[in-house]
Amino acid sequence: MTSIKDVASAAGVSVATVPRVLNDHPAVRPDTRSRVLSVVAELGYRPNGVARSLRTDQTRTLGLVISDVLNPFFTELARAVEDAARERGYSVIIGNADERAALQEHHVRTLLERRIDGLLVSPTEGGTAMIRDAADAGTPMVFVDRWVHGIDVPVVHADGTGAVHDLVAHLHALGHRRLAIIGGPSETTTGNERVVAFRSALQSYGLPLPDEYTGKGDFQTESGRRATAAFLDLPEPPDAVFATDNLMALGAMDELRRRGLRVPDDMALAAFDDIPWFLHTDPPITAIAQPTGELGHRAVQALINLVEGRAADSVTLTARLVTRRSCGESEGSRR
Amino acid sequence: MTSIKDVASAAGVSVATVPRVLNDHPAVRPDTRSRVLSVVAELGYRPNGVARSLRTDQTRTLGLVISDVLNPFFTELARAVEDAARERGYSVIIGNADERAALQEHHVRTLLERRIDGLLVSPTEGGTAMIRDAADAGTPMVFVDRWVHGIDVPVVHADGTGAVHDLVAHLHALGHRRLAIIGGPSETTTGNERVVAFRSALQSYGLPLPDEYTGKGDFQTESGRRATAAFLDLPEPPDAVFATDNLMALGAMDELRRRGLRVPDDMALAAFDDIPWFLHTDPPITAIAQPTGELGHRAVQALINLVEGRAADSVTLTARLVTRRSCGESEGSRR
DNA sequence: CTGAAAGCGCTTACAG
DNA sequence: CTGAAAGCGCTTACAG
Repeated sequence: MTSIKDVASAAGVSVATVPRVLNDHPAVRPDTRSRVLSVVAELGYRPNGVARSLRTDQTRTLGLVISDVLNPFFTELARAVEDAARERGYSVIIGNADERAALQEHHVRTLLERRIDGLLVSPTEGGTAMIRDAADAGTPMVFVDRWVHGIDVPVVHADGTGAVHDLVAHLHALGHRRLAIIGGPSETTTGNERVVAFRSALQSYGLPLPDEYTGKGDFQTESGRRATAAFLDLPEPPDAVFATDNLMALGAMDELRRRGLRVPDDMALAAFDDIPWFLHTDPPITAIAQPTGELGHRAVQALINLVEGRAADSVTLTARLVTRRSCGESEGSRR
Repeated sequence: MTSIKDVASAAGVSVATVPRVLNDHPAVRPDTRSRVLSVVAELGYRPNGVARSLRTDQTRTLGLVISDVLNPFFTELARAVEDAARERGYSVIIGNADERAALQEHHVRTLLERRIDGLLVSPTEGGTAMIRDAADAGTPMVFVDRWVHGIDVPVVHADGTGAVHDLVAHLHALGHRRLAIIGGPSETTTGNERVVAFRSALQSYGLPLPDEYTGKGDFQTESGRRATAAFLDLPEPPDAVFATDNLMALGAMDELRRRGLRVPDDMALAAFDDIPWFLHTDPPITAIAQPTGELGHRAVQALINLVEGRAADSVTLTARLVTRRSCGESEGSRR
């Protein structure tokens, strides 16, 4: 690979001059500058970012550890994060934890060894020790969507409490009384929060949330299928199911279809996280939409503030209900 | 950040000894080893990968430039690539070109400056100069899914010709005679290949493929919607549309729905790339499935061969038709 | 405006 | 079995 030395000698300048022209240092004579530039073009010189990072102690890179790339919510989030970071001159390296603690640790370790300038994490269940160490060691860090209690870093997330209440009101108005939920891992904040909101909403309608109606999922398709199967095997199955993410909703549909059951006639279905396909499923699915893009932007903003030595606050945005036909009647307002 | 020097002095050894124990060099006395190890743990020392990379001239990192993260096909591909790479001790950095030439160039440049050991690319339309330079300069490189003519690097892709013929046979058997296609950018190999296969299949049934039935898409949702709208505005609209990727199929459904039209009664629909949601759309969508996971694995294998100085061949896998109800009658065999 | 020189944190061939 | 030393490719404070 051609290095700064090759450029310097070919241009007849010292190695100190090359970065000066490349990094737009003001004090360079115009003809020196153009001489260097033409040699750079001719040799196809491309600065070595590794060497630069070692020297400057910054990589201009952010790490993003998400719980599951195959989940469209996280894909959209990752995309927003990358866009926002790039606008500010940062790259992002994505680690996919696949909802597995060990994989999360692996990615955090790798990212730390790579000396990323800051870390954005949507923590998965368990495997939190390394994150905690990094935070303690002062690594700039921001949680997005999910967080870990007791680690004091800014959290950027969307509060779904209101939307969950709206959903329960919607289901209740359509006559559903036996409402069930498929939650995420209980250690997960979003897993918890959504279940808590659902329970409290039910309470305000005088409805119970029995244990058998509280499915244990892990945010992946198969767990949604399993939880739905368990519901259907109950002596008295629920008449409505709320899947707390879109993959578990997919699993629920898989199981309903397998049994030849119909939504919403045999069972109403709603999901947390809205995705484009929900408009075209049979029937279109009522969902709670997060402001995913803004979540990504705000998280990057907070993290870069930290990286560049400024303060950063937590941000709470709001999720909203989008009603469609999967809970019954009334084609919903889509705003 | 604590460095090798801190560890060395705390353990009372030279800096040369620290990497020896960390990198499992055989010749280290057991008590030296354990002394170093305990200091490492105590100080929470984490080797600086940037420094190591500069010294060893390898980053153990692969770059992956894909055309669109929001396309589930590429997400699945990226996931398979990361899995395969991790198994072999490599990390991967993903760049999302978003089907934009300039963004592709940006990511390739960034990846090259970062000195990734090899590059996996699914090139988007245009913006190919930098890829060509990199290939000429000897950067280990493999194309996956799409490729660029005239750049001599291995290509790992799935051939869809047979499946497209099967699709046309399926449509023909169901009585469709006015078949249209929404293609990708014509400079794109997959964009071309799929249109060519479609045209040749039509020919074998004595069917024409008029220009008005050849929609110009860019593999993104909106272009699928636009092409479908153009078809429907024709004096004689097609009775079947083949979208050459899943996002354009989504766009087609958006437009059909907007006009209150039904699939397959008003128009049959099929897509290249199968995704889990196609099973639950209204109606379930007939699609051509690629062996996405294997594509990713084989591409990584080829690239690592190149990186490690071995030879690497191109690989051609086979896509297959999965019939569902979106082209009419006959709930299909799903194998 | 430009050069000489130190140093970022590692790895590794060479001695001993 | 272990240390001293060179060097990877940059950046930048210091001279001039």
